[in-house]
Amino acid sequence: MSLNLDESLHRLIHCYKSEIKNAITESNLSLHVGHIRALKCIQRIPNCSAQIISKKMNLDKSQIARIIKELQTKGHIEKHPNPDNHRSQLLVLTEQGKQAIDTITTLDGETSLKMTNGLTEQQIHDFKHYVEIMTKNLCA
Amino acid sequence: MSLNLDESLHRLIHCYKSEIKNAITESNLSLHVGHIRALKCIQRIPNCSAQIISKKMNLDKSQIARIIKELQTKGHIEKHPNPDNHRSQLLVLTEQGKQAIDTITTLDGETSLKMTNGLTEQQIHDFKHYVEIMTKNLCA
DNA sequence: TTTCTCAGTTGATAATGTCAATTGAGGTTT
DNA sequence: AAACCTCAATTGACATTATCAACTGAGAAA
Repeated sequence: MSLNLDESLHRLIHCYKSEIKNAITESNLSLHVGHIRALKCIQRIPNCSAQIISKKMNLDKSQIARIIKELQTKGHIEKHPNPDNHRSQLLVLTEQGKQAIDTITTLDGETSLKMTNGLTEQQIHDFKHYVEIMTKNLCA
Repeated sequence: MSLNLDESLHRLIHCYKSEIKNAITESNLSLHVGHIRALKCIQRIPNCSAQIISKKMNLDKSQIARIIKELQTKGHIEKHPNPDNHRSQLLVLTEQGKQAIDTITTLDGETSLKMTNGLTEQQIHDFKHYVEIMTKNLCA
């Protein structure tokens, strides 16, 4: 039986958040976990928009709107008009944003490495696969 | 590489929380995810105290104190003196609390079942094992 | 022109997480 | 006994994250 599976997950996420948060603050990047997640999304997805982030992160669009506004204020991203959709805005990283992402990627890599210590590539791969299956099962 | 592993986890937890939350509200139990986690802790651990929950859930003791107060106000638990430690309080489920836990266990089981659909017992077991390794790696 | 559409925005509020200071009953020291 | 110490629990203040509903407004459709 999958006893306490959920509780284990809660704890893992909690630890991961703390870890990332500490790493970020130590690098003098005044960003939250939410900002980080959004930035990574923007970096990863070409022609990214608020709506896309919202779907990718399973978060309410209002929260995304606020995160984006903050990232824009901080000078990490810019909003460009989308030629294909007048209502949508393309989110683009500024130079500063790219630098931030670089720092984040490094920190994130260290954290991931620390987190997955003792697991083989295959096990990590499987793990990720299981996570995806479970997510699909819930948010179909 | 463990790319986006963290993002997948965030999404999974988010979906899981929504699922449980919906299930709980539909059962007219006005409890939050935090309440649920604490109740399950109290049920699972004999002679449970606030401090123990705090450690098990990796949450700040202040948050636990508030959750416990709410559970007590709602009549789900009682605080009994701990004969072994005058400062600590044993948390005990009331009859009402036991009923709530029963309901929760059912809902939780359904959610877990839905979530792990398509995975074998072995895979679920492995998954949980990986989660534990990663948690230990981070919160050593 | 008027109406409609819909990505994004804003407001209000709830839930969760964090840090620091305080409480207070019982043990320890002098 | 009085002053001091310990430490689980509590409280206060605040930051972060999440949710829901109402609103905007520029262009498409009628």
